[in-house]
Amino acid sequence: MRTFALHPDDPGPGGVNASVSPSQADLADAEALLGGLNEVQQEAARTTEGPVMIIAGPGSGKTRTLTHRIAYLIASKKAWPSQILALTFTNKAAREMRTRVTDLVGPEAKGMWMGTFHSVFARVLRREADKIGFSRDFSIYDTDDQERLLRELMLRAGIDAKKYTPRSVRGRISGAKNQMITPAEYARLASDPYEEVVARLYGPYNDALRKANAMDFDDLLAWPIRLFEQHPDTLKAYQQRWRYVHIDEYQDTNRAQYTLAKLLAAEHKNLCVVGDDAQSIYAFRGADIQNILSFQKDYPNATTVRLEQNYRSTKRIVAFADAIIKGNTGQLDKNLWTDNAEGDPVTLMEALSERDEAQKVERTIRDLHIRAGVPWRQFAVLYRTNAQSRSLEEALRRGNIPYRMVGGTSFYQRKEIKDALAYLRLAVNPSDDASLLRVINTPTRGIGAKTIDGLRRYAAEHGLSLWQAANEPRDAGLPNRAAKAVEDFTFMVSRFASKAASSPADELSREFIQETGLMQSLRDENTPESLVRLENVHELLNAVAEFAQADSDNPRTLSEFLQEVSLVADVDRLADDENRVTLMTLHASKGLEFTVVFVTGMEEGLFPLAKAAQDPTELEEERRLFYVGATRAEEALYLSYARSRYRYGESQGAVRSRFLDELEGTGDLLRTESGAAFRPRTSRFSLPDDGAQGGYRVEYDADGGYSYGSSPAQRRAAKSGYEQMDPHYYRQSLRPGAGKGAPASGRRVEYDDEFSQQAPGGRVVTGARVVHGTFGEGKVIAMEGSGERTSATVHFPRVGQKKLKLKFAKLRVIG
DNA sequence: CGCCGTTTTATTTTT
DNA sequence: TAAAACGGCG
Repeated sequence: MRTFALHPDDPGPGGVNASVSPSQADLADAEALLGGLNEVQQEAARTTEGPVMIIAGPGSGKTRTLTHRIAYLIASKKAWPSQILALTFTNKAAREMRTRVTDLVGPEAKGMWMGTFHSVFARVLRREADKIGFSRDFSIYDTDDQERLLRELMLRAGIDAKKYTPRSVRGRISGAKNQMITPAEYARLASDPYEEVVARLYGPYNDALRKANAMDFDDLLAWPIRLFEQHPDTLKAYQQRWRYVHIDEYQDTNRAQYTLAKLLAAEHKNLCVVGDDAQSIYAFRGADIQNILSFQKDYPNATTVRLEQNYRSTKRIVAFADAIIKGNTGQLDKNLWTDNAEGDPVTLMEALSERDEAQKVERTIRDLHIRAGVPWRQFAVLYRTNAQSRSLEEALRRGNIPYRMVGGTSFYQRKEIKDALAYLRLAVNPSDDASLLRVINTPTRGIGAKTIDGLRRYAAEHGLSLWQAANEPRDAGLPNRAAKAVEDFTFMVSRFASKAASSPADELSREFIQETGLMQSLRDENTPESLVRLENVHELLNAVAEFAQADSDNPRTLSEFLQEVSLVADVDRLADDENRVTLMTLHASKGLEFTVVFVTGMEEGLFPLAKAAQDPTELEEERRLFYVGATRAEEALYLSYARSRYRYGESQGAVRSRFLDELEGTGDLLRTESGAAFRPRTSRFSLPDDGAQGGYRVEYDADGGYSYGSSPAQRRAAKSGYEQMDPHYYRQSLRPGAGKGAPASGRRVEYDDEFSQQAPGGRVVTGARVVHGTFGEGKVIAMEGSGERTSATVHFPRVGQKKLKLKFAKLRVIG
């Protein structure tokens, strides 16, 4: 009978440092656990000394391998469960891994630390909060809260929030934090007016967070690093505790995560990372693909194992995915193969409109469900942007097909839920300014903009938090009526704040939310929507109760609940027991698999997004996203695009994605609905018959621009496609008379007046080629504003992108 | 201060 | 299109 640690924090005799030594019998036991793995996977699981990198293609059983490796460690007594740390990409993945390991080695394995970087280090910070001057009840700020706080700071600093939006400032600060750039460094590096403004806000923003006893997502990684730097003894303790560190989806780690991994593994050097560079899709969030590419440089004695056998998909799907990723350069060497059946070709569906596309998806799902008996839960419909979900939802609802949606306006993103959560956070942490601002007048209680302004001024003058200012409304010089309203508010919050630590979480929440009038105001509104919202608030309160009572011996606090829900991703909430079709973004689909997968919206400007198409690096990331989507499918993969799609409430023509036309050698891999073999490039873009066969490769020109095609022949071919196609083509309305009642004479329809402007030589519209006096020739990549304020973003091969006001810039249109 | 009608503006992806 | 921001009035 094996014995393992009974308590997460006490791994058996001797405490955290307890050494464990395998006996022959233990090793034999452990070995037996590897039976279900193939040889390469076994090798990966068995290599437990030193750094290990597992390069794992999609569907190669990497989670399975990691699970067995951890079970192996425990069974062989190389480590106590609590000496194992596993960092996954989603909490769901962690949950599943924990369950599987527990299945393998028994319930004693519970003490493993598993979760996302963010949730694991939030837990660490909770324990060590006092060391860095926080209280353990710190709030966790999402993007909304961050922007609210920034807006506040910009107001105080007199910065124009129109020109420098809190959203983009937030993005820049987040980027800086991910790169571990301090406010001082940032200020030093700032090289343009925009960065100067960000530099002015970055420091105060951090100070404000600290004053509010709050952390943003990036802080959850940045603070542990600072903690470890300032307290080497603390670092040492964690280094010794975690004898084995595992990181899944390593290709999606950022600089801070990389640093944390390095710090933690410094003692035992048992760092095992798993990932696939071809599936790196989070660069926009600071993920650095370099982390996995240079793992061997960072850890010269690392063992590298490649899992190249795919267990998930048919031969055709694997080959198709391979054809996708071939469009990229510089992937790690991998040779994916599978023993699975040949399978059916991938099907490409063309639709007239997004509605039509959704209908085709719906019909196909129904058909496969009825004729092939595929259960609803085995279907996934993927898309690039959340906005696309609407038409799909409508079609499924019309067809009475049960579905669930991941992301979008998920439960914890809804206004009423965020409001309720803000109240609860305020009870736990009254200095939380962002939460206070959110709810001080929700529902309305006579505290308007002017009153808040007064509090803000008073707080700034005396260096107080808004909460502190709100506690002295009369000193703040508020008129009687307003002061009374503020007093009522602070009195109510204080009453619950004083009980927050002692009362049971569910009871406190219920009473508090009741008291705030939030529910009453929804009830009074009495519209179908408001009643749904009311129901949502009830559901939240139930969730609190469920959380608090999950462990009856050890009821969890409201503060823990709040921190946990801030870190729940949408996929985490994906319940597997529901038999429904899944709708989600391509990003959210990572790590999942379905029998039948639809990748919708395969259109230029959408997938790849217009902005990404301008930049080779971003374009490659989009391509990897396509790769991720395609490799979710086990047996059938459908791609679809619509020839027109609503954008800004107007129907716009669309061209199918270059990702389709660049595919090579897909003869028997890709078919149209009718069963005909797919022919890259339609007649509209038909090529001169010069034998150019290749797909479009994005390449840098000597002048820093880029173009499609590598040989002159290919270049010419490509030009006849995207480069030289009618730049206005995709602006046409396919519905004659749509928009402004423009006459539909032939193919060329009037262009959208709002975004274009007359100039010598023609109209300036997106896609047009123009000449500028100083910058030379360039291409319009975006238009914005109207009338006098119309401006064009133009890409000049020599000088890069410039945003020009048409009123001033003299542009001549040449094509 | 708060309501309501009108105008403007925005669409990546997310822990 | 739809959500947010704006502006005028009671």
